Amino acid sequence: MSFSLLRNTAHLSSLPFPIRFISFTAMPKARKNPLLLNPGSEDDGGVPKNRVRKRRVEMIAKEVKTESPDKKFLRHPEIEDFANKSDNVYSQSIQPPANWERVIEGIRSMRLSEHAPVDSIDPDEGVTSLQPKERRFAVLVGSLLSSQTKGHVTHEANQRLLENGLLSADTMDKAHEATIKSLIYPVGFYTRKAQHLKQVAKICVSKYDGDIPSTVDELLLLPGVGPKIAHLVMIMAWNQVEGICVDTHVHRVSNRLGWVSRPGTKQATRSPEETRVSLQQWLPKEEWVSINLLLVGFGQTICTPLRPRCAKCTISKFCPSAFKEISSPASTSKTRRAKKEL
DNA sequence: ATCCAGTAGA
DNA sequence: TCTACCGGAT
Repeated sequence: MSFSLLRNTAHLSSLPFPIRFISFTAMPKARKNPLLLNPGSEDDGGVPKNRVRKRRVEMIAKEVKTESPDKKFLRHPEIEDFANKSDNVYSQSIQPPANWERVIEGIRSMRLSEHAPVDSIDPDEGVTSLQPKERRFAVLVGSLLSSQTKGHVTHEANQRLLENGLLSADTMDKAHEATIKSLIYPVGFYTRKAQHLKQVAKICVSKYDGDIPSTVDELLLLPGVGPKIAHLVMIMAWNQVEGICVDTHVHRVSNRLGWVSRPGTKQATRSPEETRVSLQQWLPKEEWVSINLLLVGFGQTICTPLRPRCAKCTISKFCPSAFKEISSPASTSKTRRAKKEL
């Protein structure tokens, strides 16, 4: 599941540069996610992280329960078009990397001249006819199916669910897991995803009246939904930009460009979550949505995980990692072990 | 034969 | 932190 976000470049040229202090006032209250920020930094008394996470999940669940139910559905695309851009100027706590605007423009031109697999995905195809509630559920399902799966495979799986009337929380909840499994085959990890879909549908029915959760925290409580999907769904289903959708491409490219680092260091971030937080500290919010498709396509075609095509890359002069990654990938613990056993 | 990709679970 | 998950790409 992805979306056409390459356009919308006009604002770039009008941005103040370098970014200066900008008031907090217009900024929507930043949503702290207790599941993801500083895990284990306090009061976990040596408890393993998964335990900490579970405890926090319970905490949030309690809060969610007590929240008034009608409040949840106030955020709706028709009401709250996410183009309230004037409010979106983000206050920078960290100096943006040098030349980031030129880098983005350079990547954008490369993206326009070379087709990337991600560009052939039209997420709305076939679901635009649905009612808002069903459309949102379809977006959630599509997002769950899409990870580790080619766009057209995801799309066909979604179509089969649609044809069989399973693209609603209610019907999905009643369907057999085996049915779901056979319909979504051959998307990646279909067995797991079938389990997750059924559990998700049940939760949507029992807790959200057949709709989907409308906050990142609540989305994260759904099985199979992690940070990447939660932020994607917030954007696609609710038109709300709560954070950057960071997948492996955004993670890798951001680090190669030197755009992100572990807090207070120059070391590369170690997880997409760390990358998301680091990137959000300086990247203007206007770019939060478009950066995903931009870097995913770039990562698929040029800044590839293995043997990046630095010679073809027009912004290599700005890239601290250009031509530095050599043929053989760093040996993993697995390969080391394999070699040992030989 | 190994890598890839987002999440869960240990 | 590390591995399993599934099948396609490299």
